[in-house]
Amino acid sequence: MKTIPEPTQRRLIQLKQLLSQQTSEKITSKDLENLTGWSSSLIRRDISFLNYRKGVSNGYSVKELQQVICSCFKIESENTKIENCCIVGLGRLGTAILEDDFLGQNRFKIVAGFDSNVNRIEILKTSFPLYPLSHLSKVVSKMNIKFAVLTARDEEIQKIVRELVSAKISGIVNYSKEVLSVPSDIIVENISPIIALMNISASVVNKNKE
Amino acid sequence: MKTIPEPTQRRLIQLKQLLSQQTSEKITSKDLENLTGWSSSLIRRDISFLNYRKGVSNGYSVKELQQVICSCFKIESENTKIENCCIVGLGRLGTAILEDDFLGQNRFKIVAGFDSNVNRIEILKTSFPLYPLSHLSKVVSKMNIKFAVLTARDEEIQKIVRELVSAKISGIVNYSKEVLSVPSDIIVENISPIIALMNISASVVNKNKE
DNA sequence: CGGTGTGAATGCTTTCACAGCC
DNA sequence: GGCTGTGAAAGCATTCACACCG
Repeated sequence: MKTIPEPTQRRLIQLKQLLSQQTSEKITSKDLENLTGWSSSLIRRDISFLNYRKGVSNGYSVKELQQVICSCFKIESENTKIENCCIVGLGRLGTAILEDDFLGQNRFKIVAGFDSNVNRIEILKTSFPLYPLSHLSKVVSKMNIKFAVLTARDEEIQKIVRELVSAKISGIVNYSKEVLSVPSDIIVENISPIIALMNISASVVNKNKE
Repeated sequence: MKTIPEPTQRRLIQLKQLLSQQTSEKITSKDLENLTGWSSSLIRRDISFLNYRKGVSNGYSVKELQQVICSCFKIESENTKIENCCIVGLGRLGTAILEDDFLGQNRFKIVAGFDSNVNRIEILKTSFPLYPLSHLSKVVSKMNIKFAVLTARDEEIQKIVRELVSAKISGIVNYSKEVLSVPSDIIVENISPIIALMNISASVVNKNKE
């Protein structure tokens, strides 16, 4: 099986999301161009990595294409095994994310929570167990947790990351603006709103230069 | 002034963040390679876009490099003008972001909040005015708000985006998993945790293929 | 026709490798 | 000697353009 370039991967996942918002049954690469701003030939090239090859002369079936993307990346289908996740930091942000039941019908399931504040882990009502931060690496190893969502305060981040690394985590979703130092086989997605704003603002500045 | 490639821009902003975490006075491209995983020559090339050119044979001054990056992209300095931002959606996520005083000493300042729930905007105590969602496009235009942080529920997103577009917003930070359709001059950063998890997971799958 | 799928060409980005500098 | 800055080469990603298909 051929390995898919990262930009393509990211677009396909967006595409999957976009398809789930669609009402029509069929869709063409030109339609998708209008919805995304990516060129239709780029979209066709991206889709060609999936070996779907049923689009000829009709456009794609919205439902099928969605499924093909999901199965290619093993995301969001009932027959794929659940992936254990944890959330680290149960302050306002952490609990907000929990309650906005942010993992809908995904294969990602939160199975543990951690916080340095022992009070919090006693008071909070959750459908999964909560532990003090000191148990982090032990519990992550034992429960076979693969992904961590980091919503702790900046001061705690680096210590937490060291623990996660030693527990052989596969990926980290980082809400903080701290830059994480991890070995190259651990994947980090930085989604700090400040960094996002800086990127947007920099793009605006950069565009008005030329 | 030369326009900077987007990948370079993103790395430089991360670098700036990373530099702020450093304690030493000087730093070499090789040090930065160890901290980031990016090759030292890539880092040198990135920095060369800044026309800094004071690093020869000594490595870079941590402080100076940080400043040069900031001024290049006009981020986070006192002498740059404040950029007006708003937050749309004041549920648990929206208010969590507010309280975690998430815009530290940046030039991004939240000057208005919006929610469809009129109760909420009456109860919440904030340092800036709150409005019902129906006032969105009017207030955004009038207050010259350039950036929006979108923390509303999925069902409301598309309507909100249409309003923001008509009010000529410059950029949107999107916490929802919905894909936004906007004209190409509006910049969107998607920071949905679900999408982030999918990207990580897909990368893991993709790597184990080969 | 109105669409896809894909070699070949183009355009970007990254790495190599080394001159130049302290 | 150690490190930067940068032409030139290599490696990727995107677009072009057209054969092919229903």
